[in-house]
Amino acid sequence: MTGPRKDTPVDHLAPVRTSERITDAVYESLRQAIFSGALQPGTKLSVPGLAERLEVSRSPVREAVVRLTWDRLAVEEPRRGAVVARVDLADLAELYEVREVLEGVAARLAVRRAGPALAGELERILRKHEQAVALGNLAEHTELDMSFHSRIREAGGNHHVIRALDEIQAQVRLAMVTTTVTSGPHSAVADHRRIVAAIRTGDADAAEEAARAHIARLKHALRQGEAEQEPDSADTVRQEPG
Amino acid sequence: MTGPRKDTPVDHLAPVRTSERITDAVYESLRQAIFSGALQPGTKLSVPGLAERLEVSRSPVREAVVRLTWDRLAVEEPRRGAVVARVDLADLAELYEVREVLEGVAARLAVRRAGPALAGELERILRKHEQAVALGNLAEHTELDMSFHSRIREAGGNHHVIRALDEIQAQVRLAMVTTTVTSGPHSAVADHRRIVAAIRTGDADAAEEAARAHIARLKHALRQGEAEQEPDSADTVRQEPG
DNA sequence: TTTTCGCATGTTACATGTAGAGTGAACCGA
DNA sequence: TCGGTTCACTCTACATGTAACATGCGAAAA
Repeated sequence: MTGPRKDTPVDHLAPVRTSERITDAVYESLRQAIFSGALQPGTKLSVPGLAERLEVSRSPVREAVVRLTWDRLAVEEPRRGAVVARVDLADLAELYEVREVLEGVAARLAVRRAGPALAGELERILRKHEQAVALGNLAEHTELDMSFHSRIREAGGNHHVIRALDEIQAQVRLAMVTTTVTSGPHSAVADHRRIVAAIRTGDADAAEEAARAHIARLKHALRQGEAEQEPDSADTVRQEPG
Repeated sequence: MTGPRKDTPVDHLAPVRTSERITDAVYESLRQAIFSGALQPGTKLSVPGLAERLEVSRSPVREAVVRLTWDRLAVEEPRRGAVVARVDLADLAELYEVREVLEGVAARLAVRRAGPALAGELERILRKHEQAVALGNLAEHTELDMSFHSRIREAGGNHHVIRALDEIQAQVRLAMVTTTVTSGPHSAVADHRRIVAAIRTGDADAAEEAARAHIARLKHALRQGEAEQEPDSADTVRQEPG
């Protein structure tokens, strides 16, 4: 997976440590800052300002900001600069329309390439996942939920599917800065279990269908404008004013 | 000029378009050069070289090259520069796996949003298309084929679907520089006709299925390593050595 | 008061300078 | 003949300079 170690608390927007290319480090830094909420949606991404804060020149910052706009984590107007993107419920609904079919094809390809052997690995993630949900650990739930889907698309091995879903996942993470969009950890785990079951039997059609149904359920929850409430969680759809 | 009245805005002055950036022009220029074959796959994209040839400084060229990298028309290795991407049959097969479901969802959304009204417009394209095919006009065939699909995804209105399919279309165009991949203009027209028929009835499921089947057929032709030959065309799958 | 103008400030987009990595051809020793 | 080294050259990645443009605010005008 990607991302820095999580055991050391990270001050996003601290001076950047040059790993390989400064551009890459700046890009990673800004990305994390956006996901963590340190850079809220709507925040202006001033190249000179960020360059000074990160103690690098404007060139790598400029390139990193441009890359963020490719990812749709920032939006840019010519000669007016870039701001951190805002992903609202309507955007998410649109996104999930695509995600539905992509997760479906990812599951199909995963069965074709990795076969039922993948089921064991997913089972391990799933067990940790349901444990986290049982303990009400929201952050861990999110993490393992993403890992589950990530593992499936990696197993499928199709570069374009992986790329598209990575991008969608980034959008969803960004949406979570201003909106809580889970339709209930318990339902997620149940859906995941069905996907694993289909993969275990080696039935590609069933796997595709289960994966699609999972996202379709989330999509419908979004469309109703509210998520399914569960007794042990306060999750709901909460959209903040723009 | 005296003070204009505020309730009647001056209407012969449209907002001036501010987007005359050199970067955009360079990007467009390189893109066309790649599609036309003037910049063959594998060609090194030297920033200083291109800057001199295009008579601009290196900055906008650098940014344009990075953009090409982002939409996979070029591939870049850190500190080694970028070269024009090469899309071979294996890449195309992978691509079509995604394209299949995306064209499907695009058709579904098009029916939902535009309804049967869209069918008339597609019919117009289709008629020109079959005329071009009848005359053996290959370039026109390609153009109208792309227009057909483009119109459907635009009608669907999902930004992410549009973007993903635009990117895929660019890859296909790039592949055509070294490979002829059409599985026969006549079959394409026939498939398109089925899609239009489904859209005309307003049956979203049928439209999705017809669009998926269309791409699935192309995918299978690719996988066999050869396209269906037609009497009036010399189209085949011809992969040049790398 | 309301609108307009002028100024100050900040930013983008592009141009250009440069250290050091990457590359290839000539050269060398075996 | 052939593997290795040198060296000249090119390019990338980053730093920095600057003109044109955007923007916010206070003063002047209506």
